[in-house]
Amino acid sequence: MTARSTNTGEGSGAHDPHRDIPEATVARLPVYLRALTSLAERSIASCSSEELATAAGVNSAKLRKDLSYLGSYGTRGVGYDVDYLSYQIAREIGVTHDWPVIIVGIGNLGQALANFSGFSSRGFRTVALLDAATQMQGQEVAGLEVRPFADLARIVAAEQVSIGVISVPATAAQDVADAIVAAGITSILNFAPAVLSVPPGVDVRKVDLSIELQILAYHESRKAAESAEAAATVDNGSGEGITA
Amino acid sequence: MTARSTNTGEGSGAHDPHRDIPEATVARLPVYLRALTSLAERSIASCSSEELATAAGVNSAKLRKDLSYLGSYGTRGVGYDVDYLSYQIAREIGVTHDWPVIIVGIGNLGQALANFSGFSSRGFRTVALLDAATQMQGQEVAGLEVRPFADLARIVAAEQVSIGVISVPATAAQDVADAIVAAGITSILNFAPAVLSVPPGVDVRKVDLSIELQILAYHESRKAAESAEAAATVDNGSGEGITA
DNA sequence: CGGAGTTTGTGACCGCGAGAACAAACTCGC
DNA sequence: GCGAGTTTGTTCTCGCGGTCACAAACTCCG
Repeated sequence: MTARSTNTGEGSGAHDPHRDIPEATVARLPVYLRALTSLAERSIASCSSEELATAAGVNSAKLRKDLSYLGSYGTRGVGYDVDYLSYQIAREIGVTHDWPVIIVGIGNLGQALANFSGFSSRGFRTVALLDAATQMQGQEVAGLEVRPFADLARIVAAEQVSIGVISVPATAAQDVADAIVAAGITSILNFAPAVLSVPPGVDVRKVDLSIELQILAYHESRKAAESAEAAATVDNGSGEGITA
Repeated sequence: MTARSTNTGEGSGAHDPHRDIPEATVARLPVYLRALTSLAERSIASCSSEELATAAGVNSAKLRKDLSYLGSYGTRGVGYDVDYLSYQIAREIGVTHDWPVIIVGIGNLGQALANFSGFSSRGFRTVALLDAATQMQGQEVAGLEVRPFADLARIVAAEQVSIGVISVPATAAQDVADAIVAAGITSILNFAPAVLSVPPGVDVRKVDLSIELQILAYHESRKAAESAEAAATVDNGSGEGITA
């Protein structure tokens, strides 16, 4: 908004320093970052867009276009410097510093999330586990003590938490969402199979395991129907004399 | 293919019996199904597209368009019959019968998935848990004994399993994928942060927890930058908005 | 120093999907 | 039976996103 023409200060070679990155591109940047990390671990210092694209499982043209939104961080005729590009992507995403995260709902899934190493290794630090059930409180999970839900506001304020993970049953999800938004959370990762309504300015991303399976089931059904139909078509020639 | 005009037998009013449903619609059908189930539990027998749309968290026009791909299952001036529509969607997705599922990798996440009630309640039946680690084998998780990886082919064949869940570390994911595809699995839900390459005809859906968090982090960064900018514009002279 | 080869960055095009608006069809009341 | 009101199903339009293709720019080698 509000076309500020005063972009003189920023010395980087970016287009207009981080403005207007398409949502689809944002969703792929972490994939690129992971692919780059994997290359770096194999001591590969530089790579072409083609190599990086196959490592990330996307089209090379798409990758180049995505990266061009961040700026011109490649060298024509050469490729991309792995470390430099990694840093630029990390900076754009905002994972150069750690993000404190709270997890609400320490059931099976919540415990698995708390123990999940992929969170902490990617710039996310779980600062608190909360659960309403008194028998969970005080127990230690993944090196953290489970706290009562009443501590929510204090923890969020003290640790400057802006990201919360909801892994409670669907019936409690909306109440939890309301509470953590009131406490100051502005981004929610929701594992509960429920539609959350939140005030504007709060982002919600939903991960729904059973929906993913149902989508797979749909495609499986079609595969089965298709192969059955193909079989019928083949049979049709040998068994039946007349085609409609 | 092969325009079979003999759709006389089927009494339903579907367009052309299940052909060409857009992928975006397929991804929303499970959401509608869940919303309908929720309505049914509250003994609501019929609903308008507007009501169902808000329950599912989508636009009502989009919902009507989505449902129109399945056929004309509503009544103009009245709305949709909850039970009837539920059945039609379930039939389209293919969850009128149960799907056997195997879970490979019984770590923290795998155990949480095995215990997840949302799977079994939505037409999915976990028939086997597999793990390569010998110390896991024989242990009981969610009422199922953890089996060695060598049993894979026999179980898949015996139970006619076509859907597999991968919850192993990233380094092992591709090997596991190759193995379960070889055993006959044609749909994979992958929780490992790795790009899987599978032969054509095999569907893969990926759920990546740390990517979801990184997407949230990106938006948080922008929010922070934006509010800092707004503060700078308003204050402009008073002082500092945020400490670096 | 110049040409050949290579790789990035971007412009053009196309198709899917979202949303608004409207016609078709059903119910209710008289 | 018929008009008014309501709700579905569909058409139209617009914008985002994916892909192709090519110009710009860099390196290497003679």
